[in-house]
Order: sequence, then structure tokens, then C-alpha cells
Amino acid sequence: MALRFYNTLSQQVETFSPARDNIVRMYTCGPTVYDYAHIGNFRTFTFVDLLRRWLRTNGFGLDHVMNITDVDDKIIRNAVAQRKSLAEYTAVYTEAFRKDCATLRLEEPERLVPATGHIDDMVEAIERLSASHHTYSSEGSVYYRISSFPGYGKLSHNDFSGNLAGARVDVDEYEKADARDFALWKAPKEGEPFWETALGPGRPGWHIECSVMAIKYLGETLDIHAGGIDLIFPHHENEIAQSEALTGQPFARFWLHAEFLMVEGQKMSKSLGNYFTLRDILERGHSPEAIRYLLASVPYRKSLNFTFDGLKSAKTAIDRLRNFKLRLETDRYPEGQSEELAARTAQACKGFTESLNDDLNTAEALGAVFEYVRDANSAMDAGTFRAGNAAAALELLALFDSVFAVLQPAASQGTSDAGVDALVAERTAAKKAKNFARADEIRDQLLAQGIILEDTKSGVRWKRKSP
RNA sequence: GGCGCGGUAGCCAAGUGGUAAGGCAAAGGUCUGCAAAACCUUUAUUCGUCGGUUCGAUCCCGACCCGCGCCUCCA
Repeated sequence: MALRFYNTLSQQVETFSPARDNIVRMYTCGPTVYDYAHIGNFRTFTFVDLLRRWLRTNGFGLDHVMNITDVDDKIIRNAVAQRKSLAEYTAVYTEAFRKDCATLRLEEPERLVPATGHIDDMVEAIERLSASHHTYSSEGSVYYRISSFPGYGKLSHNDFSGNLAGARVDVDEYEKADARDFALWKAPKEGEPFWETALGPGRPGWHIECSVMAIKYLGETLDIHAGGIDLIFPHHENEIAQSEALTGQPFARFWLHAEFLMVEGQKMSKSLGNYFTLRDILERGHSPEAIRYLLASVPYRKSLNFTFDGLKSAKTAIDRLRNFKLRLETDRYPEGQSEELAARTAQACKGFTESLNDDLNTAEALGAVFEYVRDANSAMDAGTFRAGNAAAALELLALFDSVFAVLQPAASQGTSDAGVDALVAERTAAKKAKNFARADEIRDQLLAQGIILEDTKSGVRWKRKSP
């Protein structure tokens, strides 16, 4: 079956292919760099990474833009409090974000673009919106007039056509004609940084950066726009209103949204003490691979309960796959090929692919891999696994890891591989000579360095203990 | 109140109108000089509750209960 995604816009699963060139033009909402990103943010970014990787496996090229929101109320507040410039303040968290992404093996998008690098583009877009009567000004700020856009509400499936009974009024400190209108340009308040522009002094509202940067780099209609589910309203709804008013074209063909992450069954919040950054979790001794696996293993449209038990379980699951890979690479098998096993390998590959094609059903895809691992291990035990079956098995693992990216352990330290090999050889010789004392001494010595020896039928092999 | 998501074994979780994938944990076993590691086996007559449709429902329909999200900044 072809690749298909659930589209928030149509509320249906639809077959996906890019509109032109076999290149997927994709825009995803990035971080607001006012602090370190938390594990909930990374749930969404991990989803985006899986999406990137799986699109590529489907043979598509990628042109993916992600924004860095480096100007907003919180950033201004914090920067002013610390007597830093905006750029000075946001540089720290932008860099931290990139580093955290690298730690989680999240690929960097083709373009990672900062809002503040596009002020002129935004001003120009706002002027065009004004020229077509989609805006009004009030006290130095410019607002988007929602009543000027008939399709408003089509993404979040809210009906705004009637009166706005029950709607909150005047939630902003700025003056708006209608509660649902939103700021395109904000006049500066006392002591706030601002840009001097044709619109007057001020700074851009939140939503306009995404419309402007997406259209600038990817064109009037995106193939995919993705982000967290909480962005559907108002952020993405507002992006549509701005973009479609500007271009007259549909802004994005597919809208994909990742569900929320909970921590230990509760909403993550600072007051509950369950608010974790990536750094917090790494400090507790968990590996980036385990975190990545846990975030990836629950399909993106289902809320994910992040627990430390789950993290341990993820680590053990990865170990199982790594052990299987090690066994494949080190054991020796009789010549020839088992047709039955070859068929199972092919079936596992197919199952894995079909599952991910089905709106990135990662849980089901993992099922296909683990089922195969059990069957192959059994065949190895029974002696029916043949040398000719190893290559296809390794290919399945490679396919798996091209998406999940957890098999390769993080760079290790300590004794070099060659050094370990030498000690292992010495122990084998000692065992042969029945010098068990020396053999055990070496085993303990290596164990102290986190190296685990496995005595198997076809000889000894070793691995580094994973954190 | 409006819109949306979910309730499947101790935990995480897939799934289909025809009788429950997978992972972790637990218990048993294999291997071994002893160990460790690894591997294998077993583990839900049952899928929130109550009705309905059907030869048959966890999967379809209705009602209800519970949890979560958005509606205001938010991944």
C-alpha cells in the first residue's frame, strides 16, 4: 500500500505524494528559543525526524524548512531582565537546541531559519495584507481582521460564522476590534527592543513568521505542514488566514499534528516537578537512544506517557536488537540458505514498510521487527539459520535503523577495541590451559570497564554495556 | 458549552466484523569450569460500562462513565 497520512484538514487518511518534482516541500514549526527545549517538544521533533526519514525511504527528496522563533514576549522579558540583547540571549538556546537535536539523532532540516532574519519580508507581507484590506491598525499595532477571511476555522473545524458568544474578550493588552483578531505587528512597549520599519517601530506577531518564511522558501503551497497538536488553533489557523489571503492559493496540502506527551500520567508542568528537559533526563543516566526509542515507539497521533520505567524498558528493547545484530555478525552458520527463513525476512521487511506507510504506525512496525528477531533467534538455536540468510537479516536491521536510529551506541570511551580483543584472546588461552583464576581475573577486569563477555557455542564475543 | 483524542494483560502498546501483534516486567528452561550474558517457552475466554444491529462485535450504532487536549501563550 502506498504512503498515507492522516490530514487534519480533511480529517481523513489520504495517500501522499508531493505535488511536483518528487520533492517534498515541508514546513514544521520549530522551537521558541527562550529556554531549553523540554521532552514534550522533542516528542514532536522526533515525529518530524521519523517523517523526514520515512519520506526519504519512499524515494522522495526533501526541502524542509524549520523556523526558530527568536523574538516573542517571553524572550523579550527574559532578555530585558538579564540586560542582554535579543540576539545575545537567543544564541544560547538556539545552540542548545541544535545540540540537543544532534544528541537525539534528529536530522537538521535543509533550512533552519530565524524569524529575526526575515523582518523585512514580514513587513512587506503585512503591507500587502493591508493593501488588500485584511488588516487594521490600532495604537501603532497592526491586526489581522478575521472577518475578512471566509475560510477561517477550516483547519480546527471551528465555526466562527455566528456571533462569538462565550468567546473570551480582550485577552490581550492590545486593542482589538474582534476577540479573534490577532497581531501581525506589535508596537513596542516601554523599554522593549524594536525594529524601525515602514510599519513604524515594533516587532512581528508570532504567526506571520511561519507564513512568510514558508512561502519564501517553499512556494505558495506546501506539501506538508506539521507541528504539535496544540498549534492547530490558533497558530496554524492563523497561518492559513494570512497565507491564503496573500497568495490566493491553498497554503498546505497535508497538515500533520503530533499528540501531546504526558509525564508519569500527568500533564508536564513546572509546579508538579515533572517538567524535564533533555539534559535533565540525560543527567539521570539515561541514554539518548532510549529516549529516542521511547518517543518514537508510540505512534505520533496517540498521546505518549513518558515514564522512567518506560525509558528502562526502551533501553532493554534496544539491547535485544543490538544483541541480535551482534549475534548475526559474529556467529558462524552452515553454508546455504533457508528458504523458509528468507521468506520470513522478506515478510518482516514488508510488514515494517507497510506499517510505516500507514500513517507512521511505529508500534506495528516494531512488532514486525521483533517477531522476526524471535524467529531468527530460534532458527539459530535450532541450527536452521544459514550463512546465506545473514545478509537479508542485516538489511532488515538497516532498514529499521534508517528510521529509528538507535542501534549504534553513542561513542564509547575507555579501552580500545583492539585492547579488549587482546585481553579476550588472553582469557581464551587461559581457559584452554584450565587457568580459570587468570581467566576470571580478566573477565572481572573487563566487566569493571563496562565490557561484557559472552561465552557462546561458537566462541566468545564481547560488547560494551549500554547506559 | 464548542471542537478533537483516548480507555486492550502488572506497565507500554498494535489490531481486525469471525474469535486478541509486539516490547518491558514476572515465572520456568537451554547453554556454561563456575558465572555472566544471551536465547527459548509460558503469561488477556478477554478488549471502560450498559443496550442495539448481526449467524457472530474488542472492532459498527446509541447512551453513559472515566482520562486528556484545544478554544488564552504553549510541541
